[in-house]
Amino acid sequence: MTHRADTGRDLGARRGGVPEATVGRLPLYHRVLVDLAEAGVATVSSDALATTAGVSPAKLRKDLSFLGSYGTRGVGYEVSVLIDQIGAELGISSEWPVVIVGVGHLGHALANYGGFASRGFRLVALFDDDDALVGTEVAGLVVRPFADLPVVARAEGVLIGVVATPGSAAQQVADALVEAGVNSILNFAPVVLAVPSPVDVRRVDLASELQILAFHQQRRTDELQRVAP
Amino acid sequence: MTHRADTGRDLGARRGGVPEATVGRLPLYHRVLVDLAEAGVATVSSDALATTAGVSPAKLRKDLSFLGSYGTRGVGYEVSVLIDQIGAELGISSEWPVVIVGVGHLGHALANYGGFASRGFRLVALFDDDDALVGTEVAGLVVRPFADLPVVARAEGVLIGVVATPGSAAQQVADALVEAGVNSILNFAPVVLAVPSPVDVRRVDLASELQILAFHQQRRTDELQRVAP
DNA sequence: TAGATTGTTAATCGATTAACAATC
DNA sequence: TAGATTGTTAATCGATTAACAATC
Repeated sequence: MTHRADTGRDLGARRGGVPEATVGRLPLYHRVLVDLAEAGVATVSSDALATTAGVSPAKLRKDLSFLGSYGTRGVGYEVSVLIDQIGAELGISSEWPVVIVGVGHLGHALANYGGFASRGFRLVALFDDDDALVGTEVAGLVVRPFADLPVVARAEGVLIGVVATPGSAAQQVADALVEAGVNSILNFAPVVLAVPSPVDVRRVDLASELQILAFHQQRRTDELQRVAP
Repeated sequence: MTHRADTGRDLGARRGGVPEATVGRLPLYHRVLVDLAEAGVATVSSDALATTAGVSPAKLRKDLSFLGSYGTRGVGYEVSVLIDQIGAELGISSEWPVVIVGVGHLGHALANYGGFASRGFRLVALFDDDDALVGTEVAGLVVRPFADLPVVARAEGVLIGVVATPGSAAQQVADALVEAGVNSILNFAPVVLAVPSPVDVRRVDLASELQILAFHQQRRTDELQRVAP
């Protein structure tokens, strides 16, 4: 799958070499570190940071080691340094233009999410085909008809799109996003999107999350019943 | 693997034996299968099902094998049988009472999510401390003051709660949920919750999802630049 | 029987963990 | 120096994949 070329591209291989599981946790570390910085904490040990983030200290140190050696033995990590390094790895310095399609309650909630700018994103447009919504202002942006998507996406160079429509509309929205050059899709609609090969979709589904929680809850309840019936 | 074993111990062990990665994908399979059933499909091969769900056929068959042998060699799986078996594994037959705390746009969107009943959940109460919201009806439920949580949670036996408040309120909401006997928390607030040891928290964070997408997008863009500059 | 597809095995790959030497 | 904590190693554990015998 991933090619580990031991030829020439060592830096690329090193960066590309950050494991997927680690990538998935970097935003979490970043968030916790920013909170610490805002609380006035300047230095933190792997133990303290790990506890706050809810991971083991060994895992945290391993994860951070893929970015380089930014700690001081016997002391810990400088919070601001870690924030910068993780931010750099995640590309927070750049500013990704993002569009949201679907301005129901969910789209509204996402648009009003405050953290876009500080995390490397710029919300450039909201689309919906409901006449009652088009033209209204949400989160400082005027809602546009969905038909405007291609022009806006091309003009702004949008590569990341969020689908917040009902499930029934999601696939055709995804098709249009792909057609408009969007390569990464965050899908909140409860359907599995079919997209061509280079396009990356992440799915966030309330029901799935609840079902996973319920599965574990069931296990724990069973466990208790068996131990103390 | 063997069928449902004979001793209570063994049943527990068998259930406990479904790997975490598989548990995470069962809701996805369930969703796809229900869609197939609604489209009138009666039988499906691992190849077809895997393609629709976006996983490899080998992985799908391995996942299903942890539940038992419910396919027919040379033929495939009966859609209805798989739906039942996965549903049973996920505990969809039972009906988990769920509460949502925070009835802003996000809470609104979650409350109006239609799939609760069909997936083994029953939304029993919505809480918010905004005077403009308390007493109003959302998704067929009257929004209650947050102070009512303990009584309602205990009365209904609520073990699963959803946090859809701003980050600033999330920790104290979580504390109250735990205090009220809630053991599983789905957290949409952009903070890392601290909870005592038996409590399970799943965090859904827009920024994290976008950052992971952006990381991969960056990689692919770099890749293209290197190949065709 | 011939073709198709499952269920399972064994190999590989990737992630986690514990432990500790390096070093502040 | 003594105590603390990182960065890294090696062992373990879990997940994925390819392949194919079993069998419909």
